[in-house]
Order: sequence, then C-alpha cells, then structure tokens
Amino acid sequence: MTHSQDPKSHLIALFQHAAGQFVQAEHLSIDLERPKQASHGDFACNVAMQLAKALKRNPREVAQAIVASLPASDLVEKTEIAGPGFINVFLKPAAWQNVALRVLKAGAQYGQVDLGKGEKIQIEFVSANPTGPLHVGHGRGAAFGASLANVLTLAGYQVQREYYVNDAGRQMDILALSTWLRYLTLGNQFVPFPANAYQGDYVSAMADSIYALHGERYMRPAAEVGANAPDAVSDPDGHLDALIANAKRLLGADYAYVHGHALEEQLGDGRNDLTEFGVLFDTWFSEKTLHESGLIDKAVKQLQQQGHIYEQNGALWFRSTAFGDEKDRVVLRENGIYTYFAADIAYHLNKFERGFERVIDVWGADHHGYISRVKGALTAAGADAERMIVTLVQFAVLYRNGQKASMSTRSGQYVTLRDLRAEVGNDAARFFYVLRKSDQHLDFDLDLAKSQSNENPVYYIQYAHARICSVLSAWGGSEADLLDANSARLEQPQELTLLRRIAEFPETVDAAARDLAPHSIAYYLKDLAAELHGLYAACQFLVEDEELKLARLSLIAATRQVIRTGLALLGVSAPERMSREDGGSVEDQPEKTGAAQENIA
RNA sequence: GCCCCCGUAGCUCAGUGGAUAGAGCAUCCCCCUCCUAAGGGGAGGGUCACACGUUCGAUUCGUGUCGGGGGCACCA
Repeated sequence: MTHSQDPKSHLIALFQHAAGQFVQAEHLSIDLERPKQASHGDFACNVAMQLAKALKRNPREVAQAIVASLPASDLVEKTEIAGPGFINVFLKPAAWQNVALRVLKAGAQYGQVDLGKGEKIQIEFVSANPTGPLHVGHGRGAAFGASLANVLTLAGYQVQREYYVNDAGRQMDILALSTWLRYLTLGNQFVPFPANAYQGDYVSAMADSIYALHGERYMRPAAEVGANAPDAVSDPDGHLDALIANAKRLLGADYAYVHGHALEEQLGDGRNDLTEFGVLFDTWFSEKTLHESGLIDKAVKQLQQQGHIYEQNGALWFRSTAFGDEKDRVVLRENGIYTYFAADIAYHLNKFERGFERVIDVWGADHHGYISRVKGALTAAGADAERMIVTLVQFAVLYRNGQKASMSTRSGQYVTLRDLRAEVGNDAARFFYVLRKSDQHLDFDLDLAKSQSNENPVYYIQYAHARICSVLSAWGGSEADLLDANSARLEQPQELTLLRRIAEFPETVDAAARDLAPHSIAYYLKDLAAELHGLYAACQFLVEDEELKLARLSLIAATRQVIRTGLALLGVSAPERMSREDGGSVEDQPEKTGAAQENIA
C-alpha cells in the first residue's frame, strides 16, 4: 500500500484492513492517538483492547494478530505491542518530511478539512441591544463567534454570520425616551431623569446632534411629559412606561424619528466597533420585521392550533412546562404586545425555513435559563430543536494590577469594548478572549495583554512568525524555489518535532470545529510557536550547504503558513516585523485585524 | 428551593476513556562573536476537591458530598 496523503489517514486505512478479520469495517472506527511520550511511537492504536472483550481473547494476543496482518507500508518503520495492548506505530522520517512541501503547495488551503461537507450552518452572535456601546462581555461573544465561524468555514461548512437586532422592544423605547428627555433640557424643558432610563453620556450626545440638526422641532412642554405618571420611586417601571406613552402621544409621527435616530446611531456605533475589531456579519436581522411581516402572529397561531397556548390574566401563555421548562411563559402580554420570547420563537422557526441544517446561538451565560423554553417552543411547533445549538459564553472579568477592573452597573459605568481595544490592541483582545473555553469564566489580565514581553502569548506567536519572515527575507529567494527542496535532509529532532506539529494542524481544525472550541487553535499555535523557537535556537537556517538550506527554509516557510492561517482563524494579525518599544509606546504594535479575517472568509 | 459552569503545580489554565498528568508565569541555575534574547536549555513543584459506581483501564463518564461562581421577569 502506498500513501496518498497524510500519514494518519494512511494508517487508519491499514488498521481498518487488518482489523477486518475480526469485525466488519462499517462497525469499526479506528482511533489513532498521538502518544504523549515519544518512546510510544508516532501513533498508538487501541483497537485490540476494544475488540478483546467481544472476542473473549487476550488484548495483546489480538494485537499480535492485527499487527501480523497489517499491510506493508513504505511509511512504517516498525510496530510494537505495548502496555495492556496498545499497538505503537513508529514511522520513517519520510512520513513527516514531505509535510512541509504539502503545506507550501496548499498555501492558505492547508488545514482545510471536509467535516462540514458543505452543510449550511448559521452562527448568530453578539446580537446586543442597540441601546448603548458594546461592553467587554459583548467583546467575548464577538471574538468567540467570529473565530468559531472562521474555524467552521475552514472545516468545510457554508457559514452565515448573523446579528439579531433587537429594534422593536421596550428597551429601544427607553433609549428613545432617554434621548428625548436629554434633548428637552436643551430647550430648558426639564423633566426629572428616571434612574432606570439610560444614563450614559452617549445619550446626551445623541440629543445634542438632534438639536443641532433640527433645533426646536421636537420640543414639547415638560409638564405634559410627566403627566399622569405613577411615582418614580414606588413604581419605576410604571413611571417609565407612562413617560414612553406620553412621548409617543406628544411626538406623534415624530416619535419614529427620535426612535430611529437613536437606533441608527447605536447600531452604527456597534457595527463600526465590531468592524474595527475584525468581526464581520453577513446578515443583520431585524426583530421589527418579524412583527411587521406577521411571522410572530403566525408562529403563535401555529402553537395555539396545536393546543400549547392558553389564556390567563389577559395574557397568552405558552405551556412550556410540557417541554421540560420549570414554568409556563407569556408570549402575548396583557397590553397586547408580544414578548421577546414570542419574537424569538418566530425568529428560530424562520432560521430553519431559511435552509440551515443547524443554527448556532452564541448567548451570554445569563441566558441559560432561556434555552429550554425556546427549544420547547420549537419542538411544540413541530421543528427539530436538536438542530438549534446554544453555546453559552461566560463573563469576562477584567483585572488590572491584580484588581477587578470591570464595574458592571446599570448607570452606564462599564468598560466598553472600544476602551479595551484602545488599551490592549485588537490582537491581544481577540487572542485573550478565545484563550479560555467559552463556557468558562475568563479572567482577562490587562497588564499581561499589554505587556510586550515573553509572558504575552500573542507576541510569542507573532514573534515566531516575524522571525521566519526575517530569515526568509535575509535569504532573499522566493517561496516557489522551495518546492524542489530535498526534505530528506530534515533529520534534526527539532525539525521532526516541528514537522509532526504541522501535520497535526488539520486534525486540530477538525477537532475545534467538532467541539465548537476555537480556543484549541490558540493552544495549538502556542505549541507550534514554541517548537519553532526551539528549532531557531538549535539550527542555523542560512547554511553553506545549499540543499540543507533549502530544506530548512521550506520547513520554516511551511510553519509560517500555518501560523498565518491559525492566527487568521482567531482574527489576529501576523506581522512580518516586530520591534520592542522601550517606553511602553504602542506605535509599532500590530493592531489591524481586518485583513487577517478576510483570508478565511 | 431549582438549574448551569467550575474545582488539575504557589498563580492562570490545557488535557478526543489509555501508558510515567502538561504549558506559561512565579522561584532557582545556565546560554547572545551567530538569521530579532519579545528567544533557548535545565531544576524543583501534584492526594487531578472528596466518596462510591460503570470497565480491561477514570483527571475524563454516572451518582452523591463539600467548596467557588452565575442564573431563575407579562426585561431584552
């Protein structure tokens, strides 16, 4: 048997053939792992232990039989049976040596796997209310979702990135009201500003701009704005709702302008922020269109016809307890307005109608109680809720000088994503955000993210890339010249280690896509960079021996390609040159990530 | 009360049911005449919270206990 592609799939085929004597191939999935210890070979197979019980034979005996019938291969150096029944496979150096050339030929395509098989998949993320600047929590969802989308794309999925715009709810009314109240003060119409309205400076800024554009046009007497409103202290929500109702009545058709202005400003601000962060969306889906197109009516009626809806206290309730929820939920409020939940049912039914095999929702961890009711409603409506996958992203807590730096109060006093990006740079922010499993709390160390030192994993990886660029530029040749390199000259232990690591990249992409775990890309890159630095310290690249030089250069050029692809998956730039600043200036610090993102999309 | 996440080295964390559990930082010791030292090499450091179970094998899966964090709206 000869090897067509990578060593692993080659070996799997060999084992499948050999194990065929015991079990039919379709019932067998061969599992090859990379042993932690080099003395256990390049790959270890546990199939003998798995078969031993069914066969009622000693696992080592089974291993013997399998080894005996392994087809001959020009990649395999030797096999060993070890421990309880592992079959350890040692490969000839040639098995790894050609990896570098494969990478150079494939270029940015290297790492592509066919896990998705072109399946249409949607990932919805961020979806923050456009009621104010994005904060550091949204940033994590953004970095995670964007990286995951990139990973899934490389893994063969047809990915659509979507942002759900909550442009229809009460929160938007509160923002419109808040803006208008600030505007009124510019005409000396003072209405006490409610504590539960939006307090941030950006609200006053919007009021200023409306005043600058339209002067007194939206001015109304302060006395009428607060008319008949319940007490702000004893009934803050009722107070706010009354003010909103008064605003709509007093402004009439002009209310839509104030509301629309606030929406566009905040949505535009968020979009710019995300774009600068290298986070791009294919679709911005408006909640308002769900109301206007009657999709929510349709969804609720559908549930109603199937007997999952009942009326109580003037509201319509969905019987979600029948689907595992702890409590039934309101879909149509007493005041005749649909809840966010109702919109979300229609929204998810609509996602499925748009032809996605699966939809991934990236939600903040505080929404976890929400999963069962949405899935329940989808099931009730006859959809397959299994196709909806919710990934919860836990909160990020910022630390500065060992102290918590994030204050999440409702008064607008939180650290924004823009502040964070300005402080640590896009690259560090993107990298640090995905350095932890998404479902785990993240301690974001601002000092570490900013430090231009070896402690900082972002620079460690980027520096590996820059070092390679520096060597290749000192050499001065073109990458095309490296395609003829004699890879058999790569024999040093550090060279073989690096070759193995590069060969592992497609498997890493596959696993990251399978587990929806972009953080494993970050860890892979740290390992890859470490091995590159190890090689750099051990071997000279620009040596006299022309053949050896080209072989080594082909290896580091391949490494550079994998680092580029990997960093692009995470939305982190791969600078060709890095220089350290003494005074802590960030002048030469790489910041742009947009280009990196586009390599993948 | 119910639900979710977590508990691995002094710290922050990796670890598809496999063999002697890893990395970075911190501590200690070494290495620039050489393609960027933002680098490399080495040492010490562990009851994988605890108990029971599942099995050839458990840090990994299940149950329970203890400890930490978060969530339970006619808000979105």
